[in-house]
Amino acid sequence: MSKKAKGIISNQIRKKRFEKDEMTQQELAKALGVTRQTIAAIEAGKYSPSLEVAFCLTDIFETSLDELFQWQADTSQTGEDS
Amino acid sequence: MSKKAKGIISNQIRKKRFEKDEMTQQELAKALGVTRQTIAAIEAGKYSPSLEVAFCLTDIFETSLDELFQWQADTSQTGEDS
DNA sequence: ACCAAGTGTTAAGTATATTTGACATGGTGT
DNA sequence: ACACCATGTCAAATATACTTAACACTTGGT
Repeated sequence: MSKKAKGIISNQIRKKRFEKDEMTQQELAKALGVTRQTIAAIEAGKYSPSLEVAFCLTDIFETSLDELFQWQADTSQTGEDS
Repeated sequence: MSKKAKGIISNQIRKKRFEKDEMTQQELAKALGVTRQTIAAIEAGKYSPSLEVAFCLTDIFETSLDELFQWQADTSQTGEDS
């Protein structure tokens, strides 16, 4: 119950992938040095990537971390505080 | 040999911590919801944080990911390519 | 000399990210 | 109908981030 829940991270990867030459998950995965499943999972929001992978993505899409990832800070203070 | 080595990530956490009211590792850790050892390890460059922790940091220091973390892309193509 | 606070560091455990291998689905071309 | 490609998804294994608990060192205060 009420895990850590700091916030929600979303990303523009799928979007960027289409903008960038209709790139396929497979191709992106190869360019990144990860597997296709990893891309799929990240796009699906199952988990968010490591900083390393995140940075590689900015390299490929020629963008910035702050443009590629969005952070929705958590406001629901369910648990205990200070 | 020649692991994955995409690049090197450095950060301004320690710097920001002093700028921000001489904040201690302990305090930062608490504000972040992680342990003191985690802060120490990240500052020492033993590993880089998850995107979640990274975003929390930008929240606390009122800065951006791109200002807090630096990415030195790897140029030494030791292994095989395409 | 002592104590407390801040930091470095290490070992063993849990949690999460990522891999490998597999199977299912929808689309497109033959 | 069949093959091919892109994607969704799942289970089991490995890698990395993070925790808990402990000990060492330095600095400042008494």
